[in-house]
Amino acid sequence: MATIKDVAREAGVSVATVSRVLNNSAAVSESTRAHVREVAARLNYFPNGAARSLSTSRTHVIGVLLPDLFGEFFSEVLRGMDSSVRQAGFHLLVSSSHADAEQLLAALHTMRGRIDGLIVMAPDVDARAAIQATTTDFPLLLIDPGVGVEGCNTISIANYDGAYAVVRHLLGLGHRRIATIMGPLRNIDAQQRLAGYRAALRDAGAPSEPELEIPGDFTEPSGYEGGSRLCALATPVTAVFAANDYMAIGVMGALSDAGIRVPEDVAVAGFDDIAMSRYLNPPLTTVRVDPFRLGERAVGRLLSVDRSAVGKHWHHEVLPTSLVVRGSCGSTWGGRARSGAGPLRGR
Amino acid sequence: MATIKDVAREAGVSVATVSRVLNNSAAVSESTRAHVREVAARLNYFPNGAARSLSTSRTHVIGVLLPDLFGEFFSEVLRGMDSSVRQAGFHLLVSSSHADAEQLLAALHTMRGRIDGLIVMAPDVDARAAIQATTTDFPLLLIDPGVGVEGCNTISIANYDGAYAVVRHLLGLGHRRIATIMGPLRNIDAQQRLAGYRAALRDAGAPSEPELEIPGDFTEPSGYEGGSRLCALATPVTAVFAANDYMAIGVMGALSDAGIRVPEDVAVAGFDDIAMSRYLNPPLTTVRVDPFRLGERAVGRLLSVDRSAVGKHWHHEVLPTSLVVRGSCGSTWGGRARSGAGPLRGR
DNA sequence: CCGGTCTGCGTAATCGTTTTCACGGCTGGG
DNA sequence: CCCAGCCGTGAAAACGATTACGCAGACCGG
Repeated sequence: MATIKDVAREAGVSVATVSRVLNNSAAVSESTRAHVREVAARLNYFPNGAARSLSTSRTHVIGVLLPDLFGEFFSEVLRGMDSSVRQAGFHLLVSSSHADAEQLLAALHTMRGRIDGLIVMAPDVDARAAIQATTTDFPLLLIDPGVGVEGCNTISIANYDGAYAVVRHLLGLGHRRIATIMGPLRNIDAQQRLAGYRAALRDAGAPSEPELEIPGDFTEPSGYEGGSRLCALATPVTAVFAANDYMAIGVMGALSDAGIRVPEDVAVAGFDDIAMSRYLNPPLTTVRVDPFRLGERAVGRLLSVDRSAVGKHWHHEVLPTSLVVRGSCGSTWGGRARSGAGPLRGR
Repeated sequence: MATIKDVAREAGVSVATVSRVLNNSAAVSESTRAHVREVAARLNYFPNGAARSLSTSRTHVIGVLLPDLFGEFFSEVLRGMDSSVRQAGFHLLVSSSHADAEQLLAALHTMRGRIDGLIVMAPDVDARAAIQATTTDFPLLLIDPGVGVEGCNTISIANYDGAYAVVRHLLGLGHRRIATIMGPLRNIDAQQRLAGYRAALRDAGAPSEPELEIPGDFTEPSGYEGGSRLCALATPVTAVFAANDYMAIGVMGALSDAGIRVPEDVAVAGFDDIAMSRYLNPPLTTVRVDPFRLGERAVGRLLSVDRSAVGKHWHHEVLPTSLVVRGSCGSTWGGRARSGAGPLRGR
């Protein structure tokens, strides 16, 4: 592989001149400029990224630490990041599936010297603290960190507002006895959605009861399980708010298997507006979050951080959610509902 | 940030010794070893990746060039890659959304000196040729390149076999007049699936007719459109094979809107076995491909390549597909079918 | 007691860039 | 005619690691 020295030798100039030409960094006569360009192209020369990084201490790469890659949510976040990042001529260095703080830190350390900034989506609070302490030399942005993160840029989802809105919608339709299938309680999104659910009920003067708050773990089977438990309740409910769409699908399956009709007998709502929600039967009322935008904004924010101001100024941004009313709650059920954010696509 | 020099100075040894301790590379007395470790930990020192790469010309990063990131297919491929890569202590440098050969090459060039190997999923044939020509200094693996790629490692999906199997299944159920909704014809998967469809019909003595081969582009709306065209056919069909699941969903929507029942009036089958296929009503008969495994194998293969043998030995691997029979083709329809590869999960 | 091997460690070259500094030659103003 | 200030260029010092080489001292057999 050709190096800058080969180009310099071949072109009869110094390496400094070659560097200047390739970076448009200083005055070089038009003739040598053209000549160097020609030689570089002929030798098929491209600068070595590692060497360049070492010299400039900039890498044009931003690191991404994710808890996992399951489901279309992360996929969309990543797509948003990639879209944003490539406009700026950057790349994404991705590492996921970090169970604990130790693994997270290990991944972070091997990224040392390879990234200009870091985006972390860590549900684990300890890990976040550790990262925040270690990473003083480049910008850091936390996605969806919950509350109480100071000295650090964050961006999160309006989980509370979204849950509040969808439950209020159910209340508005006349439902009084509304259950929820909760997410895993360690998860910050799950906590906030639960809080929104409770607040909406309280504000309507119909406070939640413990037996209406059914555990779940964001998977479809746990939704099915929760749905089955609902069917066994002494006093039946008329509506269910599942903390995410996958669980809502499970609930609808359980109700269907028990011969209970949706939405005639029980209304169902979810959270996330995943692609398949509008193709269900009936289509699912849910809360839309825009994971693409989340990724896009995260990168945009990170790239705009002044490197010298790391740790001095920070900003917490909240990405709004919006209520999407479809057939599963009974208010607009009229057959095939195709409203949604873009067509299903893949491959 | 502490460098190796700081550690050396603080520990009263040379940088060489520090390096040796941290890499376990040569004989160092137990006492200095312990001392250096202690100092490094105290200064919170971690080696700079760029410098290390420059010195060793190994980066512990592999590059991934993708055409796009839409849909769960790519997300799963990426998850498989990540899972495989982190076992080996590597990271993934991702870049996607490359429309043409020029963009692809540009991304590749900025990766120069940053990666130890490259995985490319490029539907564009020209781009592949260009990459293959440029990239002689590290291992390259092509995903799903179609045919005629010599001198290069590849891994692909048994599209032809899968399509053949699903169409033969429909034939076995007694269907004779079977339509297909094709994918975009530039796409190699689409071509191979079409070929499998045709071969199965031909071998059954019921050759395809042009009016049964309906254009599509792998999106759900194009499937709906295709389904509508099917309804308008003079001689109706009794079965449809959509070249992917998203289009099959569209077809089922169109049939439903036209008052045609699935599977009673028309059988429907798809390809890919995306997560939502088994939650449709009726659940979709389809062909399973395992994108996670694809990503996993791709990385595994790449990491096992002997760097000195690049361009000398190569191997083409084909990942098998399997037929998944569910309700939409009428043979096993009996309510909620939950068979599938793992639960729906996300967040 | 002497030459050889082994152990532990330091010196310095190296990887491929960028960038500072200095140095000629040329220009233009006084 | 002289000198200050460009302009184009090259030499060399970073950047932060790894590693070939060499050099002391310990140890051992003859």
